Amino acid sequence: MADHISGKRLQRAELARHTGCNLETIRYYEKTGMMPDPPRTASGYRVYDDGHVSRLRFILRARELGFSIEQIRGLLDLVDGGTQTCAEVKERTELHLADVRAKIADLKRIEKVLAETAERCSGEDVPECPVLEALAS
Amino acid sequence: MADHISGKRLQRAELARHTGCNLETIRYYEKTGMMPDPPRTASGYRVYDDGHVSRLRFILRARELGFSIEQIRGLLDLVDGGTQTCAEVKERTELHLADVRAKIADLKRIEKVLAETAERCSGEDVPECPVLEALAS
DNA sequence: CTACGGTCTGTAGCAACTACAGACTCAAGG
DNA sequence: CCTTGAGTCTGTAGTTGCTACAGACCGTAG
Repeated sequence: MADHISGKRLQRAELARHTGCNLETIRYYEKTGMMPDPPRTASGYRVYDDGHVSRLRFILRARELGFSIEQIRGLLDLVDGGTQTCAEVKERTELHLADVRAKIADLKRIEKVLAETAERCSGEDVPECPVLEALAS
Repeated sequence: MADHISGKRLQRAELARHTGCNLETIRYYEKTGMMPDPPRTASGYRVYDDGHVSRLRFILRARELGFSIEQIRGLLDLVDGGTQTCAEVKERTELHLADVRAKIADLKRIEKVLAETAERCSGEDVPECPVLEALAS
């Protein structure tokens, strides 16, 4: 009955399945302090609950959005402290957004050079190649 | 006089300065076989020449264009074998171009989510925040 | 009761560098 | 001739974000 109060208890592999996270990655997140150390059974098995599921999902979403571990740790600290304000979170998000935009700009520059150079290739069975020339120049 | 035949001899720090490459990175490229082991002086100092400068520049350009070490190694193998054809190089370039475009697409998706979510933030001194909600949802 | 899966720990590996520590060498100044 | 300071040598450890073992344990179904 007590089980019903705070929902289902999960083992590590179950948590992994629920979240799509790799098994070992969970342990890694615990080691690095992003996930709390879960309670254990008498024999040492980790026991997870809904809280862990939520937190892991939070982390995975943030990773999907390209936040670094350090950045996520920062967000989690805010949340854990209960002291976060929308302004703070927005600021961090916009900083990260600027990073992402810079990366996009970089990649676009790269794309342009690659596309233009490949375009000039004859694509024939000859050793001369504009790509190699561009790299060697 | 003999020096004039094959140009200036450089020490490691000079090669680094000439190419803008980090000092230690040169050693790393040698260890991984992308740069040839250079000849040494009697006391073991590396001695570089124009050939090393060119090759290192090639590697650095390729890295700037986002080719991985493995991909660069592949290009260098082609060149070293003297068996490369424009067709082969073009094909590899286009494969890499596809990678780059996929990364751009990923980042744009991320950018969109971040921008839209941050846009909805009040930016005020309140704990409720659309970004956190998006991550927790 | 045994077999098979799950879990536990610590550790090593990946990319692509970067940064030491501790020993050596080399050229210039006194 | 000797010292001093800068350069070089080697091997190794750190970085980020995981992933993948090995070898020992645990838990349950047949």
